Amino acid sequence: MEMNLERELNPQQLKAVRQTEGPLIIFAGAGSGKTRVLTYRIAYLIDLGISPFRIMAVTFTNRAAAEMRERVQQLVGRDARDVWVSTFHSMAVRILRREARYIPYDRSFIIYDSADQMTLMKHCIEELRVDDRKFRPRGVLAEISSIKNELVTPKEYFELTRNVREETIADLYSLYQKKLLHQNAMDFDDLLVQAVELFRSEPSVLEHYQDRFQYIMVDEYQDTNHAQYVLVRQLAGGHRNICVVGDDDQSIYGWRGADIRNILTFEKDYPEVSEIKLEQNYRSTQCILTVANALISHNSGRKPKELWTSNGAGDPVSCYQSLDEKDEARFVAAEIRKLVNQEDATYCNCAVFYRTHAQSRAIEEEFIRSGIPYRIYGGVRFYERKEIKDILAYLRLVANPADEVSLLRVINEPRRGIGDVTIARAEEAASREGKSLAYVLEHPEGIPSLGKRAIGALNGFFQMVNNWRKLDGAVSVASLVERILEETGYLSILESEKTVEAETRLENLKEFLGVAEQYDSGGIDRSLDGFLEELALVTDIDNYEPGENAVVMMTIHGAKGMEFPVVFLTGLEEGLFPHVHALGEKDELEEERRLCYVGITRAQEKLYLSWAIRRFIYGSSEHKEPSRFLKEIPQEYLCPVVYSYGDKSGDCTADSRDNEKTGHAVKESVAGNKEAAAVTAPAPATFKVGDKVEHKKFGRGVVMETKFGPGGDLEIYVSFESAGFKHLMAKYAPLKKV
DNA sequence: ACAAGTGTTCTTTTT
DNA sequence: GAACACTTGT
Repeated sequence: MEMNLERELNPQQLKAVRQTEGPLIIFAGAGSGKTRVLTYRIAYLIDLGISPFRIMAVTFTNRAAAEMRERVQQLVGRDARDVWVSTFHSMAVRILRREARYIPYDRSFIIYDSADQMTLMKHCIEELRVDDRKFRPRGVLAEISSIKNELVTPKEYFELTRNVREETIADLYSLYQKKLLHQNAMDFDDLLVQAVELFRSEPSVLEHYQDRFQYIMVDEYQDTNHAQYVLVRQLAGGHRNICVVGDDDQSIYGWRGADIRNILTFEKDYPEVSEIKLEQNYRSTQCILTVANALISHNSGRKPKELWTSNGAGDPVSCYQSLDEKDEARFVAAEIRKLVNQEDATYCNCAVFYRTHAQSRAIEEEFIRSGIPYRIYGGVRFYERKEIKDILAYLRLVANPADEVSLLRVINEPRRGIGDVTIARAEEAASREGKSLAYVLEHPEGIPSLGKRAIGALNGFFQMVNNWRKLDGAVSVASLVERILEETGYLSILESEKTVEAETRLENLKEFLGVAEQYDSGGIDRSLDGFLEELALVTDIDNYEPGENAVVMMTIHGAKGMEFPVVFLTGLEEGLFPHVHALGEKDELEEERRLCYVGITRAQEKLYLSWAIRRFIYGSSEHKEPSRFLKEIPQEYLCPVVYSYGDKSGDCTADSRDNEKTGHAVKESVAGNKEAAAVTAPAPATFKVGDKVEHKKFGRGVVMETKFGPGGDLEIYVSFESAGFKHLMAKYAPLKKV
């Protein structure tokens, strides 16, 4: 392996790579080459002769893990496969399955997502006859989650309760855990809690892992919660070669239990720690960094540091005051078009960030109107769609007969005559006889006062399910999916509906089938359990495809760890960003400020900040004040933008004026805008139904449908051989006829 | 048992 | 505004 470390790294980075022994904390400012350091460090260790088996790197997101794995592989080749690079959660799952004999759950435990948790908690609230107005599933789950993140068991929590409310929470917590265990299911928090508990109760198991992992690295350390912190401390307890990388200014998951003190007090836990600061930024222009530094300096209790760059000043940061969210969207769209047409930007160079998903709508509508290709990440997620959750529930029920949440979800979906009354009677019988609900339902003859129809329906249902269970292992996951969809009538019911909604659902199911096929072809041991596990830990943001030529839209949380040449940070208004919820608390306000800082520091070359005087939100139009974050940035660093309409087709352009201290600019109209006139779209290729086409990324496919969209542009629906069904804009898609 | 209609509530971020 | 829960009618 040839690595010229001196040439590839700056002195601080080099030091961080070479300091392999003992605890090390790296304060890595945004864009300071943190991933570079981590990957080179792993490569360097392997180069020193350390076995890749003995190196572990932990990240927060699958995306970060995948990126790191890939980059390590580029450096060291196939040795990279033996390094444990994973998220906290997948690492925990891996250990828990391997050591399942020591934990109270069966090896094949399943992972409940937030919707499953919600369902389960509703059952708990019902069962305990708790006032469901005072105790909403959402809130209760949030409280329980933070209790769990503090590694407090139901029993311990009960000792700590100081009022009736907390006692009720304790009861619910206890019941909730009991039900989870009963159904052989863990929620996300349990994965961490159980791993810690395993290591506490089985010192020999812990010793094994401590011994094995000679070098441990943790990314985004500022986002660790207490459970994760303890887990890391346990694992690193042997060799103490623990390297954590983080930036206290980028801690944005406090609401999820992340404890910023973990990074600030690392020195206390490891007195022999070395500390390295990475302050040189390789990502952004100085103008962008100046704004970022100015903003974040308003936070207290941070490690003092200041980012700098040798990238040059760059363009000033623009600030646009819009009339409302539609105007803001038009501005963003117009500016993107200008950049794409006049400068060498591409759509995928541009990203639009917002505080809440709800804000994406206005921007999306404008993008559709003006034919700008875009892709929204997060929001209503693929795996949270009803039809996807349904088929997943079927699969989970096949894999795990004890999974009551899944059972209840699909037992009458599609409708087969097993209604609430039947379920209620079964529940009654189950608790009376001390049997599980699943068992009672499968043997309905024992339930008193149940009609013949219901018994028949139940028997039919379980016959189907048991049939699939026999197939499990014998056939591929994809064909199991197909059979379930057909035999339940799920497909035919959707097909007969003939509504747009049903269409979309069918498309989604087709896409899901594609996911299953992809899994099936992925190698050996393609079990259903493995498939479900893979899906349990993915999120849509993980599916970010950098190659796709579309503007990226996402929340700022989703943008962490990414970078884009052009960034629009929208909705900078009091009550929205910072969010109302954070206005009172100082800590929360500082977290919002860090969030804003994260957004700003994603930008490489151009940064636009925007806000709206009025915004349509929660069903009504509200007057808004500019965000305090805008005011905290010295006005001379911001360049107000004047935005002028061209003709009504939406062609327009934005002008930046140098540092006019006029506050925010006023919209003005310019007739016969030259720039706008110069902007003409390339002659759109024509496609018709049945055309065979080839897409740069998706490969070969057939045009299934064509139509003209609201902007008058040709939109086509293509069914690709491998990539499935896609909706494309003929104008922009890298598509040609074959 | 189910569909349609009515009322109600709550609006953040996600492994 | 929209998702959700609850009620009523068939």
